[in-house]
Amino acid sequence: MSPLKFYKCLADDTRLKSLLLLVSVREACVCDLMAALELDQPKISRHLAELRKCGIVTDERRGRWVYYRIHPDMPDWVLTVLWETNKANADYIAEALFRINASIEAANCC
Amino acid sequence: MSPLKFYKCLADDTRLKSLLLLVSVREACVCDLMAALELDQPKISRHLAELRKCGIVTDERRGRWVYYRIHPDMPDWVLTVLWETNKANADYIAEALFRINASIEAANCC
DNA sequence: TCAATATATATGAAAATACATATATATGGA
DNA sequence: TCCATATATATGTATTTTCATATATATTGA
Repeated sequence: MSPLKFYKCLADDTRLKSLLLLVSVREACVCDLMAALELDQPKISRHLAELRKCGIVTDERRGRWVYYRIHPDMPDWVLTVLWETNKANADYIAEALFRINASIEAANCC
Repeated sequence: MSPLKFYKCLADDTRLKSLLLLVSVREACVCDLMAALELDQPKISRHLAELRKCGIVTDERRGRWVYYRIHPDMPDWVLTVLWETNKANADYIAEALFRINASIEAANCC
């Protein structure tokens, strides 16, 4: 994972929040992220596709839902960066985290 | 320092390398960075100006040279991110680091 | 079982927006 | 004045967004 490629992935609000949410909740489907970030479906899907292409996340289809999580073999420095960012900027994803937990618990969609 | 703003600063080759070099060598003037990255002066200057506007670096004029360094009151998470990135990706700035050390030692310009 | 339909996600293409570069010019200090 | 650095403008290039549509799975009812 080249550092430049990695940071380009983080340099967008939707992608950064999605990644930090995945760090927090382990896995989420597209509809959870839509609910959390209050964005339309193609936008979420596009940004996740980019993260997938870069290898930062993996996807797994289960029925009609596709679940995303941080790719299991990211190097340590990447995990450290994500974790430190999350820890020090809890407010940045606070509301989104609240909403994604609601969405996951509700299990309306997934 | 908002995480999004920070990562937008890192999402460019010139800026990322400049920051990692500053982490490594403590301070450098524009001409050192020009030598290290083999780029023209306005390009270096413009990217440093952006980093300065974001608050990640400070500049200090000494005579006709302007020296840049990581801003002394960056929060810990920012320093950790830069440091971890540097540690894990030494190859990314290896040649540039070699050249900047030569430039600093030579003190041709500064 | 087999359409018909609904739901979740992905993608193509066009338009909008943001970013980076190049060149020229300006500034500030020795 | 010269040198190191900064900035303005124009232009090119990437990236993001939007809308429409495609695909894959699920469900319902004949």
